[in-house]
Amino acid sequence: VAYDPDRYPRVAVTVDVVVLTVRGTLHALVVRRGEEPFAGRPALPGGFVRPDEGLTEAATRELAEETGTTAGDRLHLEQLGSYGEPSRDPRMRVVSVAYLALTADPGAPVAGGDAASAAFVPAEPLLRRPGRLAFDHGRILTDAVERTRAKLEYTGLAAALCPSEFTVAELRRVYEAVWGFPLDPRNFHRKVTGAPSFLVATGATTTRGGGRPAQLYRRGDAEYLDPPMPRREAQVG
Amino acid sequence: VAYDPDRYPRVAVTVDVVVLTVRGTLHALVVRRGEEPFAGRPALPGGFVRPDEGLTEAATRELAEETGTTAGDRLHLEQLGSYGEPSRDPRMRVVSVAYLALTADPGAPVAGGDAASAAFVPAEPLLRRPGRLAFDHGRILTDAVERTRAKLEYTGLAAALCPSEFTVAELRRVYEAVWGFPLDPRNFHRKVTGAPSFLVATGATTTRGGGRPAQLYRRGDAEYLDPPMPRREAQVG
DNA sequence: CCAAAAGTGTTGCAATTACACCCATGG
DNA sequence: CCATGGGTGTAATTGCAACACTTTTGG
Repeated sequence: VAYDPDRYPRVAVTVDVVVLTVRGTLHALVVRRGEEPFAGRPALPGGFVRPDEGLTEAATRELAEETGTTAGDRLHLEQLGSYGEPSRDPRMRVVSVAYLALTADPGAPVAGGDAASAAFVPAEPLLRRPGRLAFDHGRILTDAVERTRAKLEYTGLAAALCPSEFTVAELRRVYEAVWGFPLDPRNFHRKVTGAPSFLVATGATTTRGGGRPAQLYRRGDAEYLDPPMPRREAQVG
Repeated sequence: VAYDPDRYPRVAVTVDVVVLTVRGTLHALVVRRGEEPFAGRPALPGGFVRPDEGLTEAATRELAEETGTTAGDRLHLEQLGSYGEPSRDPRMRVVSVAYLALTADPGAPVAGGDAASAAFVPAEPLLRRPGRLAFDHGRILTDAVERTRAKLEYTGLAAALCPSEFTVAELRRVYEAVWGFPLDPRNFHRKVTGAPSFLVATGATTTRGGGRPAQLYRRGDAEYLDPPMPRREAQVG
């Protein structure tokens, strides 16, 4: 197997990033494409990998360039998978390495860079009609959401979708938004506060949200939630 | 973002395949490299993605070419992830899409193609010293084994490491080999036979292995094992 | 005081562990 | 008839769903 670069086909390698956040419901970041193919259609932010940067590095850069999201503040970034059907881009052979990013709701509209019109839009309609997104981005989004749903079960990832300090109820609303059904607040509370090093109390309390003041927590050291959060619709009582 | 192919760096895209099987203990398929860099060192089978084939297609082809493993017969193949550090291949920029393949022990030594010396070797020593493998293949192998260990918990994947008909004890030995500790045969039996559509009895029995004849099973339709197999060392009684 | 949200106690059900025990074969 | 492995029964335990109940605020 020779490595002479001229003997092998040029393949463009890109990264595409699925950025998810919770804004009442699950939202995904999309940009509007300016050029053909798929001009005017929503797409995932992404771009070419540069010669001297790693894949994760490229994803981080694209995120900053196109959306202003800075990697530092409570952003979770992981590789999702690669998509390389020969026909996925009509112009040339492109293999895309997809990343999944989870972040707390930035509140303000995204301060963009390259793509003027980056915005968080509700994920649900896009999941129903994956064909609305350019290329195979609908499938990538579907895979990203499924990965997120699965990982909430057994990891502390939900905290990445919350501000740095949060209440148990806020954390629960993240689970409810991602999974799409309500959880029992009392059992949820017992579960997450009972798991060792899963949450650490800051000592402070807050009454944002009304009612009795709630303890504020930060994410703990525990990488996994054991036993996992059961992903099952509760009875309505 | 322009797509002019000449404006973007050539990146070679390869697939590398981690083929795992159980031969008493967990074994991985390695080939011996014929040329620099890493000449003479063990490596994962793999090669370039061709212009008109998809990634999974390329993995299937490499598997057949280099190892004679034909995709048809009870082979599980899934994408593992992509590895693209700029320095991972000293000659040029190579992004590798890694695949995980699980197969029943073929028994006979691998009837190879390109790589003369493809062989299953025990995985344990390679996991202890990942640096023995060429490039970053040690890390890829580590990731593949971790993925396999995790997936046995909640899927029917273990059956891919068994012949098409197998006994409950044979299935258990797969779990024990992959996880590296013994399971209680009685509770294991109840669990896998109790899960609906996880296994289907063929009606036939076998006495290979001695003792009372054991029922033969085929893998059922159920994709997931629910509740999962607990991955915890049992008490020794 | 009342509504709303946080948080605790308790009970019954379901799954699991650990092990005693029985079954069917080959030598 | 005994060693070997296959397979079933069962009691103590654990974990959880469901929900009653108490606490603490704002209006």
